[in-house]
Amino acid sequence: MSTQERKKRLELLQGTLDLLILRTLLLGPAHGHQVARAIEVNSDDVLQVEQGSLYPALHRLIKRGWISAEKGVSENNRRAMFYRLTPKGRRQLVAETGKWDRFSQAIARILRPARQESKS
Amino acid sequence: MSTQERKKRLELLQGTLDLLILRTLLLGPAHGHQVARAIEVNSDDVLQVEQGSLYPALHRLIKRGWISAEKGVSENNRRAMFYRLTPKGRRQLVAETGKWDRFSQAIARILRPARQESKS
DNA sequence: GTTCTTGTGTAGACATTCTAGGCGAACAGA
DNA sequence: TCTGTTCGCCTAGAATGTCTACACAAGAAC
Repeated sequence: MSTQERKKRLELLQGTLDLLILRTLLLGPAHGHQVARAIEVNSDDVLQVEQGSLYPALHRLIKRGWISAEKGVSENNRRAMFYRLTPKGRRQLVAETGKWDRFSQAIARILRPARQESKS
Repeated sequence: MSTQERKKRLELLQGTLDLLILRTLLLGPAHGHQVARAIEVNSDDVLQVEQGSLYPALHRLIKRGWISAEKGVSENNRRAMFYRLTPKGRRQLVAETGKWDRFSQAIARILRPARQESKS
């Protein structure tokens, strides 16, 4: 039963992944798998981070100087890249968070228009 | 001063435009310009709808059967296409709205993690 | 020494938005 | 009339970012 596990394209809205990664790394350095898992767990499994989205995103953030990478060893004794927020990344996180807030509030205004308050 | 009016790409997150259009048409039929203006005004000018995004989106929605189009005349006595929500579009609006709610709440949980409430 | 698991990574398809135009018709002013 | 402006619709191609579907290396399990 319930084989309607049909994968939906575009689980994530474009542009939000950067924000999610930056915010996750604010809690401390982590490797790729950890980042993906943290996002999934902290969103109560609503947000799924595919590997094919994750790594390109991480490389993108490195190129922009928002995070740095460093080789290390994981909890399971495997080689892993540890990613860390840079000062520039912190500033970017603040900017992106504000942008998200403004954006989502704007959508909310459309979805639930305020009354035309012609108060008295 | 302040010529930093630099246009930012991707003012809209991918996928949200369909939702905005459907919701706007819930208020009644409208032509393209009206839809775009309504979204801009109702979002307090946070959301800008470019023509190059608007019309492809409208055609997309028609193709999916979520809206219908009909020739008419605008307030200014110009030829215009009037778009109207179909029953299928209404159902889609409900679905998309729920999807948006779940999504934005998930993002919110990431941005502002809930306390680990080990409430005694 | 296979097999499973962990973790990183890429190529190509895909969907959507944006830039930057073009077009026809109604209107306004001379 | 004819010239320029506004209204409204439309499209081609670039840009961006996500997803699917792989490949691969190395430690763990047996």
